Amino acid sequence: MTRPPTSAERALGTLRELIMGGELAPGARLGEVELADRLGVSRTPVREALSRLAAEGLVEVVANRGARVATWTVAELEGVFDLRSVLEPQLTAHAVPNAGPGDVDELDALARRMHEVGAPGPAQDLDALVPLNRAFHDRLVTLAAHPTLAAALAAAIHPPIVRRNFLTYDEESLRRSLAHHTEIVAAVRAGDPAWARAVMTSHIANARAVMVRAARLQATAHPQEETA
Amino acid sequence: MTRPPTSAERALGTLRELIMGGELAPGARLGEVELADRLGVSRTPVREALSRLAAEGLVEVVANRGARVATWTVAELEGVFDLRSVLEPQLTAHAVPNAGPGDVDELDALARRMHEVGAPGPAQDLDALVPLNRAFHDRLVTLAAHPTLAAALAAAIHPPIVRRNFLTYDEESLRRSLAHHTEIVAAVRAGDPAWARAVMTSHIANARAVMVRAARLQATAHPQEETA
DNA sequence: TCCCCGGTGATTGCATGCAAGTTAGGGGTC
DNA sequence: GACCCCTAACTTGCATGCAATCACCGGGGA
Repeated sequence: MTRPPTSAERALGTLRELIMGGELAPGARLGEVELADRLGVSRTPVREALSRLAAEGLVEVVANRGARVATWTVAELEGVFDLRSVLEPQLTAHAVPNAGPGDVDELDALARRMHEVGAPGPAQDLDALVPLNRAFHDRLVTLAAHPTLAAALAAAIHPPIVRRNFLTYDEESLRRSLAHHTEIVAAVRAGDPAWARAVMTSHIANARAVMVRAARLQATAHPQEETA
Repeated sequence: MTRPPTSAERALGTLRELIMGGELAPGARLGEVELADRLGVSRTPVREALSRLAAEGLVEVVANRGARVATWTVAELEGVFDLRSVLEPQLTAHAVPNAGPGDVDELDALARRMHEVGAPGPAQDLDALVPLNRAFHDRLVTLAAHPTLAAALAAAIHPPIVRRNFLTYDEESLRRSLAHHTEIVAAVRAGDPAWARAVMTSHIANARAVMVRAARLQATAHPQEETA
């Protein structure tokens, strides 16, 4: 019997989705009464949700001045990728010995589908890549069976960065990214943790280059954007 | 002008210290009214503090059944050291190029004082090692100037593990640990990030072995301890 | 004797009310 | 005309009250 979620939990989840989904832009003000009305609850569970989101780093609270959706600088973005570049290769290496034939097949299927929808041409569908990519990485994290590392990684990715991502990939970087997935499958199939770790390191480095470039462009295009 | 801390912040800090300091043992029940009375505030800031501590992993809340101080298994303890063993060497490597001569001298002084109070004999004072060790590691983290990695590390160490630690070191491991500090200073002075990273990796591995052994002993000695 | 069930006390979850702090705007002064 | 101060509306922070849920415990039945 599943436990009915409390109002605070629903508020937490809803706010997380609103922020991660981009409906609440970075810097947007988060008034307690406004959110309470919007979610149909009182201010108490909203306060609790905001407090926890602040602990997660998704929102920033400035005592007596309310909460805003967290903003991030290019330096912070690079910091997040530094963290991913140590955690995710390690998790991948942990995953290798735990992957059975069925797991390898599933990863392989995901990688192939990503090639299908990601290949340039009329069938290209970049939006479909996002859930596939997430499924691929989540599968590896699950296989690693390492809750502590997984939690640290989840906390790192929280800053809503990976959200609208594949749109910013240039063609060469995208091709590289897809090839990385395929190569990771090969490394896992070969049972070689060091190989898998190395490919994942490259994978993150590639993503880092793409995201940092995009963030720099956006920073110069819209300096000091303040979404009220 | 320093901002006077809010009641919720004080509750958060006090509870953190009580838990990290061991005055609230793992598994201890945390009643809202009891804590509110103890801290001289109402239940609202206590709830907020508990919620944030839960997000940090220091306490566990079971819907409608209140909060308890988080407990950890040996496997989770090992997981935390896995995380430290990727994060802290990386941070140390980052710190090396940022360390000026003054920083090296301070690290050196800390390492020397740890040798003084840690050497076996009548002058040995293991309790004095804890703050010195903390100061040493904190100095390196600060020098790394990498908030994201530092935050991830802080979140990892939270489980109150490092608390009463040096008492569990056997003589050989303690000697190794002190030697590591000295060698890290040498590596930083030499400006060699790879060296510093390698020593820190050994340092964490040594600590991991000590803590895991101690935890295993304690687990067999007091299985299922429930401090009410 | 053991198991199941209903009552009771305590605890959590949430809503609301009040006070302190903050921000915005207008009037006064230089 | 520019600057400063002061007032007012709004927002946050906290306390308190009430309903829902849960753990504990004694009694009845198998």
